[in-house]
Amino acid sequence: MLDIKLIRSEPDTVRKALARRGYGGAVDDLIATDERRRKLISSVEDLKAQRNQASDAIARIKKEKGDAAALIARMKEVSEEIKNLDAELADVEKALDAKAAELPNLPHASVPEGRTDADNVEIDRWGTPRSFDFFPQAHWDIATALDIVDFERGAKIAGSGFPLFKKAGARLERALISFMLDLHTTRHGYIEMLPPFVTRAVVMYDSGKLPKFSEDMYHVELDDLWLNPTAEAPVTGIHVDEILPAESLPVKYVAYCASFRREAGAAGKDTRGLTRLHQFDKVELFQFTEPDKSYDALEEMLGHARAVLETLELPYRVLNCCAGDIGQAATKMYDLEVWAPGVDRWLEVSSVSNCTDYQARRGNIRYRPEPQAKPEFVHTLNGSGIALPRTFIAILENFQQPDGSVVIPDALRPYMGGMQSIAAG
RNA sequence: GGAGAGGUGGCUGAGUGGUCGAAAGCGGCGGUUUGCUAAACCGUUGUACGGGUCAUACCGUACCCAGGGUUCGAAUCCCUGCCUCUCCGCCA
Repeated sequence: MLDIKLIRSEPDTVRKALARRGYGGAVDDLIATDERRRKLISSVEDLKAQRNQASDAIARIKKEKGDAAALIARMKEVSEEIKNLDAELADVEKALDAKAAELPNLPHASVPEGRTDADNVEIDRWGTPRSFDFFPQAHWDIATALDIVDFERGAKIAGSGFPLFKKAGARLERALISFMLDLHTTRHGYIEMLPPFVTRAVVMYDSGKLPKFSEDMYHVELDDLWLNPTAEAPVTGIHVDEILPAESLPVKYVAYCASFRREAGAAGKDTRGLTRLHQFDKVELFQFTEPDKSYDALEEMLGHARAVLETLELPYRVLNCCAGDIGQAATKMYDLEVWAPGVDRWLEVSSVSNCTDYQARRGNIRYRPEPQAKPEFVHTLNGSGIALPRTFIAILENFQQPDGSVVIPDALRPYMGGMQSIAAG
């Protein structure tokens, strides 16, 4: 949520920034609605002041056993009018909220121009993609041959997009989760969280997932709960409506959570293998920071996500995402893409975003800069640290051997019971 | 799933239709006293929105879980929802 006061006082700045994301036109409409809202507030509050005065008068008259019938009759009409104006005001505010909720955050000056992910700018590369003296296989072939992922039976259980991990595959998935959590808690100073896998609608709204992405999430109608599309949603909710002690900032959480996505807009895309799933595992980084520290925290968090790939010895690149591609709540976003030689593609395994006060305003998450000072909104940041299935893919494809086996990266071996490679049989 | 209790300011806790934004206590802040600390005493102490101001001041409105309703007037009465707690049942 953007600050309506900012939109009102600096419409040109906001318009220009939003135009970079294709929302520039909405500003004037919003300002006009806000204008109407304030006029209505003014008139309805005048009437309420009248009513309050009259109420006192009536009480006094009755106390002195006087006759207040005439005044009561008059106030009946005033109350009727207040009711009508209140209803009108509620409509206008609803419209204003709906319009404001649609608006994304304002892109930072360092965000490149562009409309789609094709316009994202590569800013760094790490590692050298391995050269193969045999034809590298795609992960679905490797995994099927090793019998560590069963796509058909997963589909039998829950449909396509829900793979069944087996044996060393299941263990590898579990090992990756533990490895990442340990890395971030012991080396990067995060506190571990394991949130509910479902989140209430209000919290989804606070985190910016609703109303915009309702089609992309699974909804449990009977209980009005949403399956998390990312741990970002429940973790944002942890401190909703709280005032955090200034000395506690930055608050840094790392959370494992299964992530569920309907991928409604991606039908037919990446249908093979593990690249695009309806359910996947993810370890998520999250920070609540003071406003003036959030961009430093963004760089730091990017480093934390990179450390996962570097420790696993997986080549990757870093993209500075363009204005059209950054998340709804973000002002700036980096993507990490791991190299997958089997499918011959870069695969996105992490997005690291600074959401500044956008989520904090919706969720009313604040801190007190000084002991007696007014509470201010914190800044929130989130970053995948990192998404699992594509890391799983990268391990299979980068460490595959001519005999079909897969060497396990050193860092994971302790989590695999010392296993050095996954071989068939 | 069954039965019951309850949600009031930073906290504890009064308040069942008319100066109630809300008693009292605790905590916080300012002060008096004090060699210092403590104690005591006095004062003060919520948030949001709108108006107003260079900015304060100030004025108005709303907020006693949320949303509706009754009424001239609701923390207080009615309905719905959410949440918490206790007991029983079931269950990993």
